[in-house]
Amino acid sequence: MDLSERQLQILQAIISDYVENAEPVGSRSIAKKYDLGVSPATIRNEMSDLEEMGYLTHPHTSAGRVPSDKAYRLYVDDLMQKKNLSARDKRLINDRLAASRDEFDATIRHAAELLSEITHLASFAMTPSVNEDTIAFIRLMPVDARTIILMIVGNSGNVTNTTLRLSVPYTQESLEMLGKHMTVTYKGRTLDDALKGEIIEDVGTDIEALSQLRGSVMPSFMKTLEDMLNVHLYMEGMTNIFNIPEYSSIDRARDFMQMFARKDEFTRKMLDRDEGVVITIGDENDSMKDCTLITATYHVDGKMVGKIGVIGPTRMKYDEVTSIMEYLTNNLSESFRLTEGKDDDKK
Amino acid sequence: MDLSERQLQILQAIISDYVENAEPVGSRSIAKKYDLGVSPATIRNEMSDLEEMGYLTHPHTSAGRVPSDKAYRLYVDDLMQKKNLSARDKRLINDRLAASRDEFDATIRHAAELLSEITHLASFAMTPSVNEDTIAFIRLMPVDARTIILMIVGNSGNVTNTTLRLSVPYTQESLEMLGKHMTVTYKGRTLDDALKGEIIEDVGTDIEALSQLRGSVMPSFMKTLEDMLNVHLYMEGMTNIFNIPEYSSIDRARDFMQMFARKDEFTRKMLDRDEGVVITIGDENDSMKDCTLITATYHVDGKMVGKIGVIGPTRMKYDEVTSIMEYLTNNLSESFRLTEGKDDDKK
DNA sequence: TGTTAGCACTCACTCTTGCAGAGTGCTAAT
DNA sequence: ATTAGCACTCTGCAAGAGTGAGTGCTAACA
Repeated sequence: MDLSERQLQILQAIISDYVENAEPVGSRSIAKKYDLGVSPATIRNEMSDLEEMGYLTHPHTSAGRVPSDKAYRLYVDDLMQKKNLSARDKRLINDRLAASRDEFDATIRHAAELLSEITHLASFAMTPSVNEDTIAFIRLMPVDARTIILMIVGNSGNVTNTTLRLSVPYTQESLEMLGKHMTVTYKGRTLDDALKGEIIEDVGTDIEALSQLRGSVMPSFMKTLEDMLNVHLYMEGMTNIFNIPEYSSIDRARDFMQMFARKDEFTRKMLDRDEGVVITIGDENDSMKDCTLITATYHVDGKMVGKIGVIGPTRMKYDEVTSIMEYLTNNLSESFRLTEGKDDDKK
Repeated sequence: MDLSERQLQILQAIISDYVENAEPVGSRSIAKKYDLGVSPATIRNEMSDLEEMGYLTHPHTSAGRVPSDKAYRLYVDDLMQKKNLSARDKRLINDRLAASRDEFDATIRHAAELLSEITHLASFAMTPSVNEDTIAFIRLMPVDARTIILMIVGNSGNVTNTTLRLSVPYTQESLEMLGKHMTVTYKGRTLDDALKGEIIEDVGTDIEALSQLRGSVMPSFMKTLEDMLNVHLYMEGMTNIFNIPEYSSIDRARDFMQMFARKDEFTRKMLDRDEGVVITIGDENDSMKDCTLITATYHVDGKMVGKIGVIGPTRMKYDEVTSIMEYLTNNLSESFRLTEGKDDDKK
């Protein structure tokens, strides 16, 4: 049931042509453009067989053939050859990422931008989830009579703060004491653990004022932990899909945009995907059944894993897109390896 | 050249009908639905006059009439009557805003959400620009051997921090010294002033190490100031426009979405608008000539001004939308007056 | 003098028909 | 096994006819 050499050639030709022109491709044009040494009639016969095997479909009787999801899958797994990035694209990526090297989130955002600029598809990039990050210290600082700042610093350099307004008065000393006590309590625990674990009731002191202060601070503490744990999602080039024939119907476009508007749901789905370059084509996706989704992972500090991705029609230039994504993730991992432990604030 | 009472009635009827059904309205249907006590023929004569005066247009000879931008302007200025919000909407607004009262940015985001949920239009909300905010203090804190946190606190409680990686070693004392020195230098200056003003070269000490440290910190300081000055823009319900007949063409929809994708440009334009409820209809806008844009302002702490807005087709329910926006901005101003000086971190 | 009824006219929209073009599927010849 | 040839199918486009909604004008009316 394997495909013959010639069938593979024809299939590849059809995919190339269709990816290029977005129109069903007929036997005659294949015979003309790709020098296979056979006549259109022969190609027709092969195409008929390929269709029977599920690699091609037929919008209607007298239209040309269109590759099926199965065909793209075969192409991606066996036929596709790595493409080399143009020097121009490489330089673009290097320059842009270098420009924001010392601001973590900005770098990630730029990665998403680059991805959509170069591929002309919709793209996104996510910061790593820091569930595994551990708490380094917690500090409370006075701002004015009733306002203080709560700051949580993770060992990866991840910092988040919240301003909170207290209903009880405080003293500089009590703030320091509580901060130190919280640090002692939570130091070394993962954010996840700190958030989900039982709340330590023991303030380590009997001083009533401190206990009250603690009561005011804890809810914000938890909320801030939650905030630190949130993955940041940057999306770019969503409007690119309007230029793709597949999405020229308003309904399609709407569905597409709405999927992205639900950021939380989208983030969750993306986090579930495996590491490395993962391609899911058409029906292989549980939603967006007419899209291809490609994700790739980068590493921060060797362990934390972030993701970038592109979304487009199944009809896309798989070879180019995957090459770009590999280059980009390598570049990202590289910069985050050197500046290990680096992470800017959560703006 | 003033309009007669009857002409106003007819104009109002046409607007109501068109806003409701999005289809050109004819003389007969007006005569039937609105009890004006005159025949279609009379209405036709009046419509003809109204058209001559520029209040109505005519897609083609045998279509009904459509209100012009000028008609909406008249309606908004003179004819429109305040609508009372439904108890349901009021409750929705109160509840949702109350839920996030202690997180400034979250409240603003919720305001945008509410606006799009209730009006079914595209909406946005911006945090106030804090150009006028003054620096309260600056602090530098150690994280690890090469990493420190720079924190700038404004007098409005606005806090931003950045983690930065130093190329030179530091000591705890030098950090404290520099922090204090910077605080002395910048305290009381507005963010804008601090950012644009000349950089104070004098470190107030001759110690070489401190001067070097300062050299590493200043660029991040500037960048962080810039970040604090940035207005945060939250957009919601962009996909709502897909449900509006005016935007059922893919080109229109694309233009619309692209305008929002350019956030910086959009923000700048919105900042230029006056305070209070401002309505610009169709051609009155310099871009989006077929949209109506309504903005309204809320106040934080009495002085800082933030904006919310909706964007939709010129054919919208002006009375309802403005009522909702007034209610919402009053509510926002109210909560930010009570919790004056409150502002969460810049997550 | 303002209002109305009546009627011709216009235009968008829809449905049908016809036609050209692209492509297939089958058959018979090579 | 491959190919040429031909009938067949289906889409897309354009032209033409019919329909319906709505206007504009005129003449009659109160």
